Amino acid sequence: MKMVQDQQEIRKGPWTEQEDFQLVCFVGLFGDRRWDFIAKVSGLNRTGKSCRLRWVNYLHPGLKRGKMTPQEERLVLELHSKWGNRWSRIARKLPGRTDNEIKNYWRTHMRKKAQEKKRAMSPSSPSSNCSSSSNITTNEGGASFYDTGGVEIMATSAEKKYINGGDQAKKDGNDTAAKRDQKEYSLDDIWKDLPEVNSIEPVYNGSYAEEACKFSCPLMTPPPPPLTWDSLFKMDEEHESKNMFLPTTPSDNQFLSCFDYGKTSSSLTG
DNA sequence: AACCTGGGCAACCGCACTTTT
DNA sequence: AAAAAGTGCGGTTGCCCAGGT
Repeated sequence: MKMVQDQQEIRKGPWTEQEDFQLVCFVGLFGDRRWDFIAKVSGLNRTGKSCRLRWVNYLHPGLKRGKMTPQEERLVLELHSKWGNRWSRIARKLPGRTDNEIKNYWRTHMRKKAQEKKRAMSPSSPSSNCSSSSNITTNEGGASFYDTGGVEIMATSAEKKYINGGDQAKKDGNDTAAKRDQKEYSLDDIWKDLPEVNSIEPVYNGSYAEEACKFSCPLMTPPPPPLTWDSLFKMDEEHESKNMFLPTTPSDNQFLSCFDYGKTSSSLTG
């Protein structure tokens, strides 16, 4: 019975402004570790995985938006040549970029390169095949189409690209993101619209519970009936006592950095 | 003006790994 | 030590939009 109910309630697909808002609220309260918990208590009918993904790829403060800079492009190429498709690892070296973003970038651009290359050697020039790449990528045998270009080839073409001023950027994600923001809502708006959030205390080390009780998310839909705030915080205390997730210093506190995001993001994106 | 095509991106899926019980 | 739950990662898919025909 319960399972059927749960199945019915799980939402998929694009996130709405309200869902984003709720998620931001609850990540602020509970940290960005316990996704299953957040998914349950937030009233979002999403899976923990979905919440995490949304947070990591879109809502996380400090995320850069817009096109990759030439430096970033070069770094991606270099790191990919070292590590192959270890996107999360590569992403760690590019502050503000997500693994998903880099993965998408690589896929898009490498596909383009592959097409260009195909065209260039269309008659039949086996001498210039991409055998040089076989010792570089990590996933031999399972390479997908965008891994087949060969890193050295990639590097040179990429460098050309930089020299040419980044032709790929003509209608890049910056525009798209900006348009989307206009069309739907701006992430900045979310952060700006969180006065309650901005005013509450950091959630670290046990002081959050009381404050959190005062906090109400304006757009928040009520949590599912069985979960009262009391029970919620009881549940949370259990975890808290084990130091499972809460940041221990203000600098670690995502929520504070979230607060900063509204200010910084505009400078990041221009 | 309508349709087609490709690019870009967000989100989902399945598997692997880690942590907790 | 083993099972269960939670989390992270890489691959893939589907949607939207812009540009071309």
